[in-house]
Amino acid sequence: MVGIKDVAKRAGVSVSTVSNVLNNKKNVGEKTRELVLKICEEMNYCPNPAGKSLKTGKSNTILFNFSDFDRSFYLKIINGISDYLKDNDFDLIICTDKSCEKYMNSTLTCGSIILDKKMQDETLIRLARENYPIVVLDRIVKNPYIKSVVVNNYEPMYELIQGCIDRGYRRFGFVGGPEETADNKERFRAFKDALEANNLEFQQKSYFAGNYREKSGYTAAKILMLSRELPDCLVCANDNMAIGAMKAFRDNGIRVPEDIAITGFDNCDLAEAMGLTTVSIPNYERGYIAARYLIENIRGQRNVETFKISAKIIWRDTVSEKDSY
Amino acid sequence: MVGIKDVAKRAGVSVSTVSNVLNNKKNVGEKTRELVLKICEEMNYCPNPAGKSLKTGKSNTILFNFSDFDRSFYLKIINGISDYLKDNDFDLIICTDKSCEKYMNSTLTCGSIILDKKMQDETLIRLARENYPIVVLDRIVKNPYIKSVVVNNYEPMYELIQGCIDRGYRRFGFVGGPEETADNKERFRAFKDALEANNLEFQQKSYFAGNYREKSGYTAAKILMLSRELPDCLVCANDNMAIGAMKAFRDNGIRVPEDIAITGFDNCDLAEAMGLTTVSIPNYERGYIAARYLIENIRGQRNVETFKISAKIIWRDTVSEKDSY
DNA sequence: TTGTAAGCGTTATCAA
DNA sequence: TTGATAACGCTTACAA
Repeated sequence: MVGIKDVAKRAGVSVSTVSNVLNNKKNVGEKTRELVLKICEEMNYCPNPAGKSLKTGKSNTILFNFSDFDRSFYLKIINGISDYLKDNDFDLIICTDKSCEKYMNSTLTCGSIILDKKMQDETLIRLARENYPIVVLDRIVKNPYIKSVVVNNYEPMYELIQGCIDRGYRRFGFVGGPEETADNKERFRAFKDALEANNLEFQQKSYFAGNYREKSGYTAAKILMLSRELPDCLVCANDNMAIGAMKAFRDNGIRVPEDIAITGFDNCDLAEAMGLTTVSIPNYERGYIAARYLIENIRGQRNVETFKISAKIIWRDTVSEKDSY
Repeated sequence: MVGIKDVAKRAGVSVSTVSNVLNNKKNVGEKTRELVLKICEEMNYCPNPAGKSLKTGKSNTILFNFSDFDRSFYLKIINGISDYLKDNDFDLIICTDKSCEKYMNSTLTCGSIILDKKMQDETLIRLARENYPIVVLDRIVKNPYIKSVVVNNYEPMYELIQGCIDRGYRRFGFVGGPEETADNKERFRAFKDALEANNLEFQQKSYFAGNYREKSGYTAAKILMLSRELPDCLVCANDNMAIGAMKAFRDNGIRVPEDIAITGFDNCDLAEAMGLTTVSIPNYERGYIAARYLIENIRGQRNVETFKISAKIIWRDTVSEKDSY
């Protein structure tokens, strides 16, 4: 590995001159600058970020942390983050692990975007600081250095359920995600509120606890089929589980939506192909906006008010007019 | 940010003692060890990797580099990599950008896995070195420090085409991916060879250059529909483009497979839902194996022979018996 | 315009 | 069993 010393030696100048050239300081002669740049090019010199960040206490690298590989729309979020950062000359590193803490707690990165339920609020609050803002995508955290950018789950879920009721559905089942996640809580709350507002009863036995993965939706549907009577409409806290449920019903000769309607949440690629009624979340924009707020906070334009991204319902084939049968 | 000095001061010991404790050296008394550990815990001390890697010239962090956010199976590859590394006490950072070079060229990482056509062979050859092995997933590079783990495209593509011919298809079209990628070249070569072996002619006008994205498949199909006669069977170099083509045909009242058969490559989630005949690549395993070889090379067990992952054909509804119409 | 030297947070060497 | 100190690659006063 070639270091700044090697470049300096070959160019016949001091290391500080090389450093000055590379950092665009103006206290260096034109000829020297050109020479140094030429040598850097020749030797493929690439400054070691370890030395740099250690000395300056700064960096222009953002960390993104996630860990759920089953949620394919995460790539879209990353895409949005990546595009914004590229346009603003920040670098991105992604960490899928607890190990990200060491990058957050050092000067190697200057801010983080978090989408990982394994990352605890308490840890975030400890790590966020002046000059190290954090944006969280999967919960709301109140802290002077933490901004939350979250999906507005309540309104579209409420509206979705109201829409189902308007179409004639009365007996509802719910397949939930991990109970501790803010998204799942909010989606379930909207679901219950909508039923209540319509004087419809919801029994706890119609709640199935899943984990946002397809398999758990499949299992929930299997269990459901063992019970005496199927609900009219099975509301799932995300698309993966809704798709799992659809497959279970299909495998057992139960027709959707004739025998049971199904709704999801996310509008993943598969939802479109399978005709699933769901709620569409603009994920690319979600990443882009998160990155934008993070950079603004890094630049001192402090703003940690919670930002809500609006989602919209997409009616497809898995819900229809109940009366029509 | 709390550093080793702060811990040392609070514990009333020297920094070297703290370092010795944290690195499990045995030259430290039991009582001191416990005290230091307790203080580290209390202060949430987390060693700065910059300082560490600068001093030791080592690290146990692997870098993964990719950049195509449209290929959702990349998450599965990452999942495989992540799982293997976790089991072997290595950390993972992911980079989507040219900036990864600075992490590869420093001591912050100790090896890389590459899946990014923007990364040039020449760069890889420069960066790979003794103690810095690289595994490439999207091409074959011959170098003492670079191992290629690639999908065996040729055999399944050849077999797929032969299968289509056996089912009665004769006039083929091909939608290719980026021309410079090894995958695309190999898939097209197998396609042509299979036709030739059956004395079937392939005209260059039936080749459509895409970019592995859905939209380019859609466009290719639109162009195709302008021509006098449609092929029997449209072979696409990946699923995304095949799905794009299916949508274009569907939007224009052309039936699949009655009017035209379609094949893809990848077996992405959507392929199953849409009934696309395709070639399934075990992506989780691909990542897992890549990580395994990388770690083995890092541990000195040098092995840079190209590893081929076998893929298998999945016949679904988009191809059927041509005779049956 | 250029060079010297200190220091960022670590670990390794060596002396106590 | 401990601690003082040099060194890793870099930037930044400050001196020349």
